[in-house]
Amino acid sequence: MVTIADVAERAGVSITTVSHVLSGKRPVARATQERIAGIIKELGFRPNELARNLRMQRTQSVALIIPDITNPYYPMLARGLQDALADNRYHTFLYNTDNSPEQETEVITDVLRRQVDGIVVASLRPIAGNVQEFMEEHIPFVSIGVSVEHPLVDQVSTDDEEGAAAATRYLLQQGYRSIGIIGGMLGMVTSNLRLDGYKKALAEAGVPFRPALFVEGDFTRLGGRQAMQHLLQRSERPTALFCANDLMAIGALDVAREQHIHIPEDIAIVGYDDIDAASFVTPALTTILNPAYEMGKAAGELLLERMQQTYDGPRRQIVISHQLIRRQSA
Amino acid sequence: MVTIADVAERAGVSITTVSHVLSGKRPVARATQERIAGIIKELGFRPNELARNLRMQRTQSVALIIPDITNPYYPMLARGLQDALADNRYHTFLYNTDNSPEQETEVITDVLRRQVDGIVVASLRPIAGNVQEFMEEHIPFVSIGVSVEHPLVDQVSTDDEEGAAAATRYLLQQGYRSIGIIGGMLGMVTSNLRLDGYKKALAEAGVPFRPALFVEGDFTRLGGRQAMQHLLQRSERPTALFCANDLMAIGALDVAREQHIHIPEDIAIVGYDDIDAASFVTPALTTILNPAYEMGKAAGELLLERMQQTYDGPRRQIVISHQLIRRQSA
DNA sequence: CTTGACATGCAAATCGTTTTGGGTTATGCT
DNA sequence: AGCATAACCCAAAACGATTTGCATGTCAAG
Repeated sequence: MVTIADVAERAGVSITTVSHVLSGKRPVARATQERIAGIIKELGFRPNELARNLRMQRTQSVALIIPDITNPYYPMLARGLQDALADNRYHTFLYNTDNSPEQETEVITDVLRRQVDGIVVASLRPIAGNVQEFMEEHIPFVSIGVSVEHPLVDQVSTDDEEGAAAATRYLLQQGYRSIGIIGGMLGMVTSNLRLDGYKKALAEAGVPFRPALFVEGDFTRLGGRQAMQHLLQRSERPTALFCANDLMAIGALDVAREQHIHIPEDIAIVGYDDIDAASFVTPALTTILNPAYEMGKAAGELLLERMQQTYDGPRRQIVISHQLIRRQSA
Repeated sequence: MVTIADVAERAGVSITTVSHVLSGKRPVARATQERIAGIIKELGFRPNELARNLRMQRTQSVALIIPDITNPYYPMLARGLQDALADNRYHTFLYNTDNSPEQETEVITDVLRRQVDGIVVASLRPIAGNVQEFMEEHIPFVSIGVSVEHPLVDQVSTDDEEGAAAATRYLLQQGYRSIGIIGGMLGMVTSNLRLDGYKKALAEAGVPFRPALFVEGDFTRLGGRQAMQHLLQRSERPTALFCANDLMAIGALDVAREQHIHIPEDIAIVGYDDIDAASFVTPALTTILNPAYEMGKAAGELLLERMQQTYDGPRRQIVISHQLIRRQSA
């Protein structure tokens, strides 16, 4: 490996001088500059960032910690974050936790050892581990989706409750009164919020909530199938259906197709998330856009401000709005 | 920040001793061990990996360089790679190049400065920049999809030509003789291979290749739509169609639906890649599975062997097989 | 009592940078 | 000429770990 010392020696100057032509922090004679630049090229000198980072006490890198990059929601989020950071030459470590609290804490302590400049974690449940302990390092930290009880942890989330309410209101406006819901696992933050929104919209319209129209799903396509089958076996069949995510809505669509139930004529369906598949499916799914890219980007911006010390006040909470995407299924 | 020196001082021993209890490289008295362990916990000491990496001349990190994590093919690849590496505690940097050669070389030099232990790049076209120069560092490097002319660069790819041939043969076996093709951008490695495979299968069956049945697409859904429209306007309408990727096949499906052309009765369609959407669409798409996860995993394994010096021979080339996924569209 | 082996711990060099407090010249001004 | 100022460069101290050669103490065997 060719080091700055090699360059200095070859140029007959001190290490300091080479460093200065590299950083421009102090003036260096024009001639020296050019000579050194030439030698750097000739030797193929590549500054060792490790040494640099150690000395400068920053790494220009952040950690993105998510459940699973394979879940179609996260690539967009990742891209949003990276786009926000790339301009400022931050590099990104990617970690999958598979939604396991143990992995989550392990990863977090790992990245702290690595001295990343910032951390963003997207989690489905309250963040594991002793956040207080992590935060004693005062490291910029933003949480996506779930809230963290710490005065310095910024947060970005969507208005899931409002989104679910909007979906439900949309169905109500079309005159439906018997509106079923396939929810997510009870206890998960997102599931609860979306269920709450549904109930809220119902209440606004003076339509009573009917437990018989609720089925708990698990956010998978298969779970959606099963939930739909249960729902159809019950005595009262809804005329419209809100699914707490698109995958379950697609599962419901599968069942409908098999049982020759026409969508939206027999049952109108609206999903949540607006994953790619929502537009691929027939009938194309009416759904609520969950702005993953925007969230990632917002997270990146919050992080940047803290990393560059242009902000160091108390925690901020950014809420990115949902958006109703009208397609054929409702 | 609490350093190893703080721990040592508090314990009344030397830095060396603390380091030894941490690494176990030399024996330390049981009592001392426990005392130090206690102090480490008490102080919340987290070894600084930066310093460690600098000293040890390795970072336990690799760079994954891809065109765009948002493209549904890459998350799987990323996950495969990470799963292969995670067991050995390697961390992953993620980079998107947006398929730009400039970005690609910039990223590569960046990660070399960062002293990553290994690099894997998936590119759509021959890797940009002077690979020879990168490689003078002898850094483990694996290329996914495209070949790199360097004796030390390992490579993993799919048998795209065979896959395309298999798709075409499948249609031929079903008796189709007028088989169209919507290809990718000419010049891209993948496009060429898939076109070649199509031609090859045709030739085997003694069916002449007809330029009138070929349209160039661009691997997008919209491109697929347009290509399909062109194809349908031509004098000879094919009875079957091979699309060089699923997105274009889905675009073709869109057009068919609009024009009330029944799939597969009027035209049988087979795609390529088996992205998630292929199973969402109606009729579900018959396609060739492009084993992204397996490729990432294989890449990870090749890299590992080189990083851990369990292999240091000449370049290896691993080819992961395609697989025909029969669904409704053909 | 000597000797060797082992257990235990330390000091100092090292990894490759950045940064700071000078030291020399050359230059401009009075 | 005298003197401040600027331009240019250097030596050495960080940053926080690992590693190596050596010193000391203890104990059992001869």
